[in-house]
Amino acid sequence: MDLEEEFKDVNVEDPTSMDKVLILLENIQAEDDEFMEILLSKQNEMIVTWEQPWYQKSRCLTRPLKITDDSLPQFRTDSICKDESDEIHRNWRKFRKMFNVPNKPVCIARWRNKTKSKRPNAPSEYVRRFVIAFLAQGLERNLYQVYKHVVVRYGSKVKGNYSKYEEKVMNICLLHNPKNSVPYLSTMLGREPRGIYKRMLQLYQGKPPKKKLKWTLSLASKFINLLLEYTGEPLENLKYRSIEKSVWLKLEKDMGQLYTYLQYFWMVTLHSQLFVKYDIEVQALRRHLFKKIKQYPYKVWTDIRWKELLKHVPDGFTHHFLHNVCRKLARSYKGYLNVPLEELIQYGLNKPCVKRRLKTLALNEHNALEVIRYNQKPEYD
DNA sequence: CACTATGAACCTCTAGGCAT
DNA sequence: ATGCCTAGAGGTTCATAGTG
Repeated sequence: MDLEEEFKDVNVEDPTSMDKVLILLENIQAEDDEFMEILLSKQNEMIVTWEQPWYQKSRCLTRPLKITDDSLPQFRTDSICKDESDEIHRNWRKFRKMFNVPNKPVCIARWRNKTKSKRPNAPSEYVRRFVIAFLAQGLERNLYQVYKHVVVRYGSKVKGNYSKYEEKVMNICLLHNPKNSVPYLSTMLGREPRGIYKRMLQLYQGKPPKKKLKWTLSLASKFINLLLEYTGEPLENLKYRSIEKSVWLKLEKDMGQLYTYLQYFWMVTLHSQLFVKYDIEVQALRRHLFKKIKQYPYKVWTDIRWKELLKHVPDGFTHHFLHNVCRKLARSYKGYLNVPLEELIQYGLNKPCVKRRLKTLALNEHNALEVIRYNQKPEYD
């Protein structure tokens, strides 16, 4: 179904525009229902015949697993890496061949139990859980984690900026305001509900005007002084401290800039400039990080756990800074997210770079930021 | 009523992609 | 090719429904 074509001549204000949305939605739901019927017809064959770790025996698919006994074997808790995602996909192939079902994992991803019995052993819940348990085979993950991954991998394939047709459909929903519009839009557009929610809010409330910020010492001084005022903390206490959203909202107002952008500036740039008290050569730091990354079992870029790497650098850095400084270099390599990490690291280590120092800052007696040079160099192991 | 399940919404960190 | 901003992805919390 081509959304762009479907909605080309539709006018948002037209009273029938919502009908068009609902028809599309019904078509999708019919497809999902049909798929579910096929699964239900095979319920009798769906018996767990393989060894399951305790954390895959849970009866709850859509809630995080509560850990009641620490002595039991652990499951992984970091994000699902590429190898695991591939494993899930292999399991899906095995499943659809074994049970002879259409190759439509998206139907599993989209299925929500809105109207049927929520009893865990009600037929539709039973088969849904069985499919996910099947996909979880061989992984050190619980069913909730695998379910979430399936929802994202197969259910929301569309990424990137919203097209005007997508926005048109969102505006139609805003105008007619049907119940559960966000999840329905997510189904129709093949996007994450969280993204839709955010975008709808912006369409409704409007974005704060985007003005170009040129970060200067005086602007950063203004920012840091406001941050000190609103948190009521001395500067040293702000190191690695999580800052309440209410504070960010006040800053957004005073700085006239979206708070998420201010957060970005704080976490990626200013924090490290304020709290790292060494003479840092950026290129040396990057080389050190690449060598450390090599020692981890990461296979691709997205497997890297940046917080983990904080252990190997001087105090004061944020993992956002480390991620940013490494990505700057890595992204110029074609397909950097998916190529074998070894290859990417080799590229990173060999690529010549301009020598730059981390600009370090301190607050002077007039509460203004000034550049300060530290003499001590870090010792990388 | 308590318990356990649900979908929806909210918070935090990483990646996509436009502008330069 | 790089800087900048924001969309996407993962974790967590909220409000509510079915069951015994």
